[in-house]
Amino acid sequence: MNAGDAVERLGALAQETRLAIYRLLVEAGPAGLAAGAIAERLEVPPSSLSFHLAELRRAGLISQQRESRSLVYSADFRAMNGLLSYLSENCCGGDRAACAPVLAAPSIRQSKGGRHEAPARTRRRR
Amino acid sequence: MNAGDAVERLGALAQETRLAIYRLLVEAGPAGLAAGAIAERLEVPPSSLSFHLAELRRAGLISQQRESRSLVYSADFRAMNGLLSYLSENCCGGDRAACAPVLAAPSIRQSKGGRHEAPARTRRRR
DNA sequence: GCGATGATTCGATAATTCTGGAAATATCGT
DNA sequence: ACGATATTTCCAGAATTATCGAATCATCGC
Repeated sequence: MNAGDAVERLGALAQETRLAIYRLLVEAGPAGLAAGAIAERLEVPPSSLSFHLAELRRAGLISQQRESRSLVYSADFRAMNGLLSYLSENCCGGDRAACAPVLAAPSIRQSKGGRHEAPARTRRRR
Repeated sequence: MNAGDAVERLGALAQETRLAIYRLLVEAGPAGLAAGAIAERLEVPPSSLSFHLAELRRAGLISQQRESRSLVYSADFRAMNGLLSYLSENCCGGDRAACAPVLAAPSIRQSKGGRHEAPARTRRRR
């Protein structure tokens, strides 16, 4: 992974609606979720949702697959892991001892957490 | 960690110069790096560098500490780990079996990788 | 082929973010 | 207190990004 790709992926996730979409897809797992299902859960207008899905796709974070009339989206876990690795690459100059506290906290963790919230809708910034 | 914080952190990293700064600080480890040292390595004009450092700090990804005339910055590994956890939270609905391929790739990895490149300077977008 | 359903593209508008020079601030050594 | 060094703040211009209605495209069932 190079810096450019990483920036693109981070940028794709750095938006409330898109992060919610992505997390929904991470939760859904390999089976994925149809655009309609996402729209319903997140209450995002179709054109906006489409815009954000395209953005996530452009970044390579999710993939699309037609299923009859529906377009089913699913998280690309490879891409995410690549990003996570990139972020911690060469951590502490490779000095494992200095890095102890960092490595202590596992990055992939199953949470028992609650439902997803829809991102605050039609909220204007600032 | 909540969605808002995650978006802020991701947004802070979703910029070429800032990502380069952050990676430099990750590599530097707890000792950190002075603003001047960062500027020199990345060849970013002082005012721009300051802007980006402030952004990373606002997001809680790095911390600042005065050391005589220098301001020394260092990565906050707690914040990063929190973010990583958030991103993979409730992965595959908590079904470990479905998640096998995801968990297979460790997220924190020591790379033997080469030097950091400075972000393409004064490059205008599009 | 038609109407209905599911979703994307287009386009205009509005808001945010990045950039870097010049001026201001902080600290040090003398 | 002064000059030098290290960095930040202020500012305005330039570029990017988000929003969502209306129009369009794709697929299905009949």
